[in-house]
Amino acid sequence: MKESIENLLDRALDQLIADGLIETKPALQITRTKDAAHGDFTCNVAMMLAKQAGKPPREVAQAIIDTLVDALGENDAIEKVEIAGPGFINFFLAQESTLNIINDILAGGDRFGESNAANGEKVQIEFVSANPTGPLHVGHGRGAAYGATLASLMRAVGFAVDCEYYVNDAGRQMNILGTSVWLRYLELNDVKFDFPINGYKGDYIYDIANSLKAEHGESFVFSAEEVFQGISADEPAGGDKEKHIDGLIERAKALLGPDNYQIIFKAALNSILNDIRQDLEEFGVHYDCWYSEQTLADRGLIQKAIEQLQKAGHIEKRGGALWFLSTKFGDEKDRVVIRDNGQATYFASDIAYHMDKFDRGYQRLINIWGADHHGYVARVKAAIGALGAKQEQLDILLVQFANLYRSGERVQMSTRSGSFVTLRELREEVGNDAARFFYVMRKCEQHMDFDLDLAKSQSNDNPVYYIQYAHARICSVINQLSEKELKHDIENGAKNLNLLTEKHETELISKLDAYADMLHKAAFNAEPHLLVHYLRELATLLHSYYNAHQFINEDNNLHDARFNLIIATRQVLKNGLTLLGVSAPEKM
RNA sequence: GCGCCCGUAGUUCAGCUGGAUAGAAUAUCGGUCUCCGACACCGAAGGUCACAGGUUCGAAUCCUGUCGGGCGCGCCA
Repeated sequence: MKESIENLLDRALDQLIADGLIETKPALQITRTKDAAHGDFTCNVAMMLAKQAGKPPREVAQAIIDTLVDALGENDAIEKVEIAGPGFINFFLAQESTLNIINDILAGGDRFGESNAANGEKVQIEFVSANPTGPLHVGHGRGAAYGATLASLMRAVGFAVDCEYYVNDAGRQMNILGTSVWLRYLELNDVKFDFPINGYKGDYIYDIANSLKAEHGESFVFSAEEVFQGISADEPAGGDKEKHIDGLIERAKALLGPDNYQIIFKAALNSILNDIRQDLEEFGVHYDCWYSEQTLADRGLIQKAIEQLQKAGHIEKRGGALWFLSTKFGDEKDRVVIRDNGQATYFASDIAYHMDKFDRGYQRLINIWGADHHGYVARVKAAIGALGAKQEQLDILLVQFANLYRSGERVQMSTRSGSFVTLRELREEVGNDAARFFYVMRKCEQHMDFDLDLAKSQSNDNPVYYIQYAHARICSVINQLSEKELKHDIENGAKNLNLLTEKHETELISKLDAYADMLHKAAFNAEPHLLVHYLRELATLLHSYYNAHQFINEDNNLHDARFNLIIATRQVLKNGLTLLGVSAPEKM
């Protein structure tokens, strides 16, 4: 519909140019009206042209409409066109043309709303990618819900989306994890010492240590003297906690030997990674690929990436280190990729990782990061620019942290003290549906307050229940049919849609008609919250309609038409909830 | 100090590629169940769009500055 209005106006503007009234055409903006009194669609082009035409906007609008008269006569879908306000051109659609959406929805079923607007363009979305050093917490949850929902939305408009989790299974943090597990294992074997201040202290570390003990007995036991002799003091003893833990890592490797160290390291990694996978799977977040950072080094890709940058002249040696000249690509300072001790930096891995994404055939990348990583945006974009890609091929979306509130009080969290709320705890407390819904309720760059009491309340305050109830309510009405031994004839309903003339009905139909446009916008702008708001509005219209009119009606034609309408509404509610990863229950 | 994000009703948030009277939920107040699920509906009230300039037919929206909040500025990951 929007397209045909656009065509009409485009032809009208051509005519105005031919008449010499204007010289150039601005980009047409045709939008749905907010107020039904303004018709169905509106265009502001007359106001945009007022200046170059040298006439008041309303006169320009009149000139446009005058050239449209013939075309409008032939167009059955548009009932009338009006000039309103400062110079808006408002289009009022004929009832019949919007009624058809009901048939479209019933025919489309679960796939209604989908399109191929993106023509199957291949996209990779990388999200969560939390270090496998502990369970996911509620901060990761927002990225998970947002990424998974964005993937669904983009698939719905025709992108070929792959979801990926980058596993940081290399580097110092992982060694600290492995060493922490080993130390806890020693404790379980009655070795006495002070646990390092910088080690991982969560209960899950004990769990891993316990299974290690069960499987390997005392094979990894050493005395406290062997472990701590010559290690620089920890912070409470007046030393440097970083040096202390690094010393312990080296000691672990030396005492255990590479094979046994790997056994412990892998046990820790696999245990936590499996936990993360299971957690996300239960949350309805699915990945196509779990990409290991370690394999980048193993396959020589870090080397390859740096060589490629070197060949292109973007690497410089300063002191003993290799620097990537990222300032040439918009970064605020150059960055080290190989330290003077020969070790590659984390950033070097990141460069290789993104190079490999392009090598795997993705032309468009989306990274979803926590907002605390915004300082890395410029350098990663610089890197892909230096590798010969366009910076626009990578979108980095930043998700703000969510603050939890319980009983009106902010839930204090800190990783250091280990007092963070895990995603699993959140899911158990409020349920997957509410968690998925609440996380995407707000724009991602907006700080959000997550009200736990509201999320788990089964009341009218809770928007999840409000929408789900609209769906269940329609199911319930349909059940009434068989209980009352009544029927619904879809064919007859389709023939009698023109009986749906109540205000509640036209508003509902108009909202259904807006679904596909909304989906398109939500997907292309990466704004799942638009779908949340849409579903709430749709549910409101349904509830109002329900309270104002009886669907089961003595007039069979009206009865059938109304059932076509509410079944279509149920379908759209279900499709939308499904995209959000929220269930559409038939009873609650 | 520099950089990024944010500031809209008592509260939580939409609206931001400039458009009509700034919307919704919640809280508050008042109504609606002999009727398909009241987990709902109807109504009232609630605003210096942080502040000050600027751009123009028109600014919550764009620009500049100020104030306030969050985050980031390692040869860490």
